[in-house]
Amino acid sequence: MGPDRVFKDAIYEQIARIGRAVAHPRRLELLDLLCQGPTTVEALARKSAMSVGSTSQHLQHLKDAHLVRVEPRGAARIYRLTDAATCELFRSLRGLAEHYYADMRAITEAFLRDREALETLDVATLQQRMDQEDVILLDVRPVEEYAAGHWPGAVSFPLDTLTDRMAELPRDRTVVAYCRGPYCVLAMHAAEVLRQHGFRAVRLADGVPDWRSQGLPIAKGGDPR
Amino acid sequence: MGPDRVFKDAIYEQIARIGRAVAHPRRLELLDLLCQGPTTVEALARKSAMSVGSTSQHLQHLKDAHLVRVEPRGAARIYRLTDAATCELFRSLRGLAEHYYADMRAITEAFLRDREALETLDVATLQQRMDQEDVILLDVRPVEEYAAGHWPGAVSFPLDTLTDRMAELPRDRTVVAYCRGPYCVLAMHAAEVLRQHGFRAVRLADGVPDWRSQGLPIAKGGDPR
DNA sequence: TAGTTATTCTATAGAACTATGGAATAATGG
DNA sequence: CCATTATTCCATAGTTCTATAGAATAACTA
Repeated sequence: MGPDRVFKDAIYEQIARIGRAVAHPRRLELLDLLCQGPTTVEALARKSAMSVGSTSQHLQHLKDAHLVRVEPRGAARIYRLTDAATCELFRSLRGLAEHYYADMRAITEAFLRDREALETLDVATLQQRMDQEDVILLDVRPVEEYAAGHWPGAVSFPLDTLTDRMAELPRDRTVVAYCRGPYCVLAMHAAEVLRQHGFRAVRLADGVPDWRSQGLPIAKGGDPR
Repeated sequence: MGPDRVFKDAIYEQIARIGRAVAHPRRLELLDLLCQGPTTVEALARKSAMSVGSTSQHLQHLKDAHLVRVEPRGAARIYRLTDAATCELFRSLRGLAEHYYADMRAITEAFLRDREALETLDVATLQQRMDQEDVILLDVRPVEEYAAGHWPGAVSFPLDTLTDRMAELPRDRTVVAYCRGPYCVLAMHAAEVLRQHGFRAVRLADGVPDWRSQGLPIAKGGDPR
């Protein structure tokens, strides 16, 4: 094998490191979750319904490929994406899948149809209606994800507190719920439950990583209320 | 397993189809070659030093992932990238590898150092010097890649004809050679050989896909001479 | 210091992927 | 219609990857 081939093999092997890292659905799910902000192995395992061991192992793969980095915080370790490029990689792969595979649309539409929650808002319409004050925007992700970054003006309203706190919500305005992004089920379920209780509720398909990618402003920190 | 998980698994599985397609160095090499233009299995096998069977099999993977499409031309089949997004995917992964892995740079520099061909031109400098007419630009890829798209004004000068046609080249101008892109060895070897014969020769790191991605004009068809 | 918690490491079995060579297929040319 | 050319299909053996459960580690806490 000549030096040319050794060189080419070495180069393509480097590129393939990234490919292998994103070749497994569970690791893609972890990247998706990490786009929402830094977090622990335990939280990732819980949110992705994986065992802690398996989650840790997948995170090692991602770390070996330099897609995530880790730093200790007390006894725990905080995992985070290496930089914005990692989140863009995930978004770009997701976009390509939407572009190439009709299945992506079909799967989502079937899921939404089952929950009578097909109505989905886009960001432009939302901004317009936010200005008119006839909507209230709920961030239905867990609080720590809200704290790591949220739509300015959105109220933290985690899905698992929705039933208890429903009395807080106005019945004369449209309730818009968002979560992690177009394939996250939290906002879909929130809209479904709210509709069943007589609210005007829709979900917003995009999430913080999408807005960040578009250069829109993102608020950080706790719920101001 | 609830319907949420079924849904999530289905979505991430779709995205992972792309990941798996780009998880193997040989398939990345095929994508790189296909960025130069449509071609046959046999040509891809030759250029990548793979067996035809193995090449065909990898192309099936890429086709299953919708990254390439195929159409018959006589007895042969012409493979091509599905669309520009596929080439951008490859370029984006290559860019991330450059971004994340110092090895990429180290590997390339070591290879170039061995051939005393470290000097590399960028596109801006090239355009400037092209205007001043003190350079001649050679496209050292195989003719069919030149025909599929080349820098306007570049002369088709395939590497394997270089020694025979060297007399055609001017000794009072700088000879700039380009090929498929930053990790293609053709231009490196061309510059090396030309220097050994006393020419002022440098390589241009970028290639047609890079210029196309930047929106620069690309000429098509045969060599006008 | 001992116990607790969070995480990684290790071993293993099973699944998925890859390379190879030869047979099968399909279109073309004489 | 046969031979040729180009490619895919198939079976196989070898390799790599994944999930799992339990042991090991390392940092806090009482």
